[in-house]
Amino acid sequence: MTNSETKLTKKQIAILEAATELFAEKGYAGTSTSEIANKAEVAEGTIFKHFKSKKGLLLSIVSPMMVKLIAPMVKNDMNKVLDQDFEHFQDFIRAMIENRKAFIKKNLPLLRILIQEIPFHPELKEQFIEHIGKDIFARLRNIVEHYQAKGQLIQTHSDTIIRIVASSIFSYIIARYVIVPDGDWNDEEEVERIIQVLENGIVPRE
Amino acid sequence: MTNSETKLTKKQIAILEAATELFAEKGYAGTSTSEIANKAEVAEGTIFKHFKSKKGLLLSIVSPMMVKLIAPMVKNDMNKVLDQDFEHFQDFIRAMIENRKAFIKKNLPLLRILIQEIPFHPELKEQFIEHIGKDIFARLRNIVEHYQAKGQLIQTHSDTIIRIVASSIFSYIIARYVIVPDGDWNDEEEVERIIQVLENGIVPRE
Amino acid sequence: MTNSETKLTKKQIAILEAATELFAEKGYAGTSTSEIANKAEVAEGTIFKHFKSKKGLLLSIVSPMMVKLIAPMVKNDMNKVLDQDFEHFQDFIRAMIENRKAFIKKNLPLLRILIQEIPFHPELKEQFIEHIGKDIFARLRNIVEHYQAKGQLIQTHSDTIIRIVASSIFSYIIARYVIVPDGDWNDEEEVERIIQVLENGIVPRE
Amino acid sequence: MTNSETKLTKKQIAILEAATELFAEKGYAGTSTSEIANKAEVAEGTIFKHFKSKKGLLLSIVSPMMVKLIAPMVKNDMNKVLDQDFEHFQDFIRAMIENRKAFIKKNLPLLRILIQEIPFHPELKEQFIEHIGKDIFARLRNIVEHYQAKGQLIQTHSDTIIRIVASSIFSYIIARYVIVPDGDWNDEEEVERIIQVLENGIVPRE
DNA sequence: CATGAATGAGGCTTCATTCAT
DNA sequence: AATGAATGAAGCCTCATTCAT
Repeated sequence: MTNSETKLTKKQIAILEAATELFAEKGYAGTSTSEIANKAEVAEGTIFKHFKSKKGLLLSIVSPMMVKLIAPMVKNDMNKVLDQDFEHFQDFIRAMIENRKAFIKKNLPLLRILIQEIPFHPELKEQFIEHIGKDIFARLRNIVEHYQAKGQLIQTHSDTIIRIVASSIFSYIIARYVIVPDGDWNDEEEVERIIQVLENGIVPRE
Repeated sequence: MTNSETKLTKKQIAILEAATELFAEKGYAGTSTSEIANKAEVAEGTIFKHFKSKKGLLLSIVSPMMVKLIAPMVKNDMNKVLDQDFEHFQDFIRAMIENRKAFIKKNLPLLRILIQEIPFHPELKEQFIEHIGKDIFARLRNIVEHYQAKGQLIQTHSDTIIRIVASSIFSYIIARYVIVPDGDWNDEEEVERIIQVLENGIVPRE
Repeated sequence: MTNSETKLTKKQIAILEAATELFAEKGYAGTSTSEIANKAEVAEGTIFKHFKSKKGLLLSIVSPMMVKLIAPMVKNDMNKVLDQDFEHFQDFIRAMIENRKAFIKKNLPLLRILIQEIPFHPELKEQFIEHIGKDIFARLRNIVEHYQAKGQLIQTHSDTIIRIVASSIFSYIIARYVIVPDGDWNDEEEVERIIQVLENGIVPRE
Repeated sequence: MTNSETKLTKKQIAILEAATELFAEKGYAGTSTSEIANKAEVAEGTIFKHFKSKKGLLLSIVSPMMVKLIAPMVKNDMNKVLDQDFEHFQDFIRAMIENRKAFIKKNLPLLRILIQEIPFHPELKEQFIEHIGKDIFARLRNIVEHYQAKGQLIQTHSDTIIRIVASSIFSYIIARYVIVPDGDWNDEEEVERIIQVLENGIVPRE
């Protein structure tokens, strides 16, 4: 039940938090280790004692978050779907958005780092493809095919449905939190509308 | 008489092209001016003769592209819509995606720079909001309301429809070109599917 | 408990000394930070760890010297004058020149920097006016008026006397150390002659 | 009767004037050739067509001024002294200050450059010593000895008298125009006072 | 564990100077 | 004679990283 953070000392946590905030705000390349040390109230050398290099620090931030991002999906969703906890596909989507929301709000800076830095770091890209691209995708494919078999989704290549649904959600998240974070969003309604459109779009008409 | 690029010398073009490629590949902060000079086969000093600073170079790359990105929309679309060149809303969307495709393919690196760097540069953010956020949004609102009046779009707040459609398209572009550029995409079909879903989602059922 | 320099590390002192010598020899603008690093046998980066910028280095050299230049005057002279340690004005002048001589000889390069760079650096000008122009001038005015009251100085506007005396001394210093430093000066006699002329000039004839 | 400036083209004059102003304001090392070109409204290359290098430009500014500075002394003073135009030494000094005043006011920037840059340029130093240090000094020595022979100056080493007088005048000029140019000077009175003190100081009491 | 002084490579930018036009 | 684009060396400064304490 203990998780990997248990081993972290106070200073390590301070460093990780400072780095997360700064990387999110100014980008990885735009942030200096001395800024991080400053904000974490730690000596410059301390950073390198715990994280071999600046890149190592980035990975220490991003890698665990990728795991966390997909953890609930891996553990719960699949079972709930098979156990018929979600009778309709839209129930599944709604649940997925809802239970990720708190996480996303809390981990916004982490998400921004992930999105911004993936293109520039092969290691990250690899991890991302490995975890999200393959693992998650396989699970989602099972789920989609499950609902298709039940006649609740139109018969198209499952990948396409996944992409459309995922991208609709993802675009909302990016727009909401990265592109126009200062707009006056009514999140509940927006989510409802997205789901409505998706439902109209991918649920067969009887 | 042709266009504004006519005034650029060979070296200036070489610098802009090299910078565009490198910024797209390694990010603005991750690219050094000496790398740019190298790739452009130009002395480093030459860069600063033509562009006040590294930031100035970035703006010289990104600003014109924002204008170009929206130019066709400003000039043509509205008239075509009013002239009934597009009888149905989906015709309008399809046309919009189609005629931007060539541009997007050609200006992929530029788009990546735009997307990646906007969060870190207030000037860019401002320009973006000014051009895309205000100008374009107003036009799109007119178009949506035009089709709503014709009974071709469901009656929701027009902003929401715009956001859903735009984000679906935008998410496709991001996924296609930024997140998974190396996937094996069948662009025509993907676009068709997006349009299909959008049509199902936002066109009222008779 | 000794003095403020106690806090300086060896490298900081080496940097300050190298910079002082070079600034005096080639001027502030004519000296590069890499030259300073070289002469101080220190990495160039080390300079900027200790002094925010090249300008900061200049100020770290010049500011304390301004204080030191006037310190003895502030502490001792006034009391000695009032205590009648100097019965005649010329005694006062002689003492003032004498007790500054060691300091001047030792801090010649510093003085040269001060004189050469003041016109180009508003901060220096300000400090100079603040310390020398206001503080010292007020004290000198008191002293002059003190001797005028005793009938030992001609009755002219005290500012004028100060200026004439100070400029005679100052001109000697400039001539001696800046304009013709390589001439064969007999300092004792020169000082005696200056004092003689001043005495003849500003002491009333009985 | 034509002087060396006759050969100068408009552009050359513009360059010299711009350079003079800028060198005086920011120092030689602190002024860039492009700034000069800018201010002179001339292409950068043009400067180097006319003045081989930046240093050449400096010399073209300073050398002629040294000649001009001493010209009147060379031509007139000596004769006037011998012709008894100035019966007393103080008449000579007064005339010297007076007839240099217009020149100094007009050529203030040039003087500042001369004073500031001499220490950093061996060529200038050499010229200065050659012209002022030797030529002028020899003349002045003659003059002083002339008045000493007439019993109008105290019997001290003539060099000393020259230095004291010159430095008193020089210090006034420096103070007036370099150190405290913004003070509210009453030039006539100040000059009168200087002369008075000098007279008291170096004219024997009968 | 933690520090922070020290490093030297490298970043952005400016400079004096050249040369084809 | 005049231009100004082009250069590359050099300038100031920041960076990630190391190491003695």
